Amino acid sequence: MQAAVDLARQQGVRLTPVRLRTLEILLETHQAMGAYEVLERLAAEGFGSQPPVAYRALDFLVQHGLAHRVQRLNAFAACLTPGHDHAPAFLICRSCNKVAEADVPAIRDAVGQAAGDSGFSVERMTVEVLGLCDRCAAGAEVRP
Amino acid sequence: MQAAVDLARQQGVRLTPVRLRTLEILLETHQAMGAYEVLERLAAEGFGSQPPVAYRALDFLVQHGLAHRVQRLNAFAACLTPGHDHAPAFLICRSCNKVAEADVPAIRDAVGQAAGDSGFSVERMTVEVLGLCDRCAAGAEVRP
DNA sequence: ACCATCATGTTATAAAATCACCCATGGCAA
DNA sequence: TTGCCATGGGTGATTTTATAACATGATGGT
Repeated sequence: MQAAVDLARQQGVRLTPVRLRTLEILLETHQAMGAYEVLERLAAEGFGSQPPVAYRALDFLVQHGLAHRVQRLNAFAACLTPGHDHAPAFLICRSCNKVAEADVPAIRDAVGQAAGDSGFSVERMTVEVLGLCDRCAAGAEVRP
Repeated sequence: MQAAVDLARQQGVRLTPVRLRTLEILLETHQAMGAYEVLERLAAEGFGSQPPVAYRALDFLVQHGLAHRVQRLNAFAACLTPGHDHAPAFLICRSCNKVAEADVPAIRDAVGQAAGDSGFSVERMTVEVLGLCDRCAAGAEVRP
């Protein structure tokens, strides 16, 4: 969290109240949150209540590497290692909906090579894995 | 294409007219198509004109490995190597919007191992790479 | 022929995302 | 100071994507 603030200052970008609060909200849970869910929270705290408010803040965070978008869930999650310039893989538990961020450098290499062979130049990469986390695999396969 | 028909017969599933036509539509282009775009085509050919018609056909194709969903584009693309039980990576050109399917077994291994280490059991995996295809990188970086 | 099952069609609605416009702030140059 | 303009935020409306719920029709086994 503090890392994020530092990083923003360092990059010379403005981590305004809405943006900061949005990041905090994401950090409060390890589950990915939908934009409208975030919006609800923001609105309850006196910020704007229309979709663009949430989308703009979230887009900003993603743009600056402070959060990630989880395509499969149409949701967002705070980045756990900001500033690390990573191509993380997301481990999405289909039972409890928690999202873990795994850094798997080998993926980047493998994809880079496969793409390079066909002349494709890689810019961004998303890896999302659906399955069961250890807790859910072990016991109650239910959503909390 | 013929492969798909064979595969369906072999699996004992019904490749009905809508489903077959949907697959053909996807195969006619190498670009991923949105559900509503497919729906338009289907409707113009006398099939139903409401969203569920397209979504059901597309879901069926995805379910049976004859097509893939490209999350990043909210779109669908025909599978080029059906029956191959693969976890393909998609190379999405942000200029011409074409989608190439690359089989990169190393990814599966790397992710499987990283996930296994944390007790996560993998069920499905999607890898999507955004960038420029060779043609677009070379010349006109414009959408057709 | 009968029934269970699967497939299709339709209406309606939900969920996710974007557009277009306006106003406030805050830095900066004249 | 004043005027300007770039950036960010607020709001209403709309577009795009996806599903729910229900009725009808086809298919295949017995």
